[in-house]
Amino acid sequence: MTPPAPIITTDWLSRPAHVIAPALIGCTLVRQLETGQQVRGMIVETEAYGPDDPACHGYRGRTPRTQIMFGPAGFSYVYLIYGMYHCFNVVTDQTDVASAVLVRALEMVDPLPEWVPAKKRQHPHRAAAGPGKLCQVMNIDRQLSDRPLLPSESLWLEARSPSLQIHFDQGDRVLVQTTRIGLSQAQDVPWRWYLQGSPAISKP
DNA sequence: GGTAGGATTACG
DNA sequence: GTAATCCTACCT
Repeated sequence: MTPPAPIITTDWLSRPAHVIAPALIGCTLVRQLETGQQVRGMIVETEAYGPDDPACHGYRGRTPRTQIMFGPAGFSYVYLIYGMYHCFNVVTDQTDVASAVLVRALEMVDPLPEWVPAKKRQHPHRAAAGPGKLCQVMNIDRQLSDRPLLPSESLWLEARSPSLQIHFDQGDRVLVQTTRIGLSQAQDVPWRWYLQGSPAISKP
């Protein structure tokens, strides 16, 4: 019997995004369905966005959308991009510090939920390879934005298994640090992390 | 009130 | 390479 993984708390997330982003690799995102079923995926790719970061939505100050990033750690920040996809972020750091981690890819562990189209089921390990695809698989949209990441909200994070060894240079899985994807500003900031060799990496 | 551009994706 | 599609932020 393996003990249940601890739920990740606000305290743990109240550190800078560039610290949390690599620490979330190997952790699990869990979605509770009304049927009682749970959809789980291991986080394998993240990006950090912080204050003084021109690529961060909160960089130009508070707006109705970005104020979530200034709020306390442990809340969800979900936004619509290109009119058709959602991106899921975990708010990090102290209150009043604009900061979040974008979760870019999951390795799905359980059977995929029934709303995933048959075409995507053909490659289950790629079903959540990308921030938009991840939100489709987990049924995340803006209704789930600005909510605490807790089981009571049907969406939460669980800690990495102690048996999973992730290191920058060695171990079961190698952690790679590189630059972020799709930006027009701060393209050289190396705040993207991913698990080397994961089939779910959105852009290897 | 108008509009440029976007932390994306799938298809050709 | 490029279309799809709509919200946000910023301008007048």
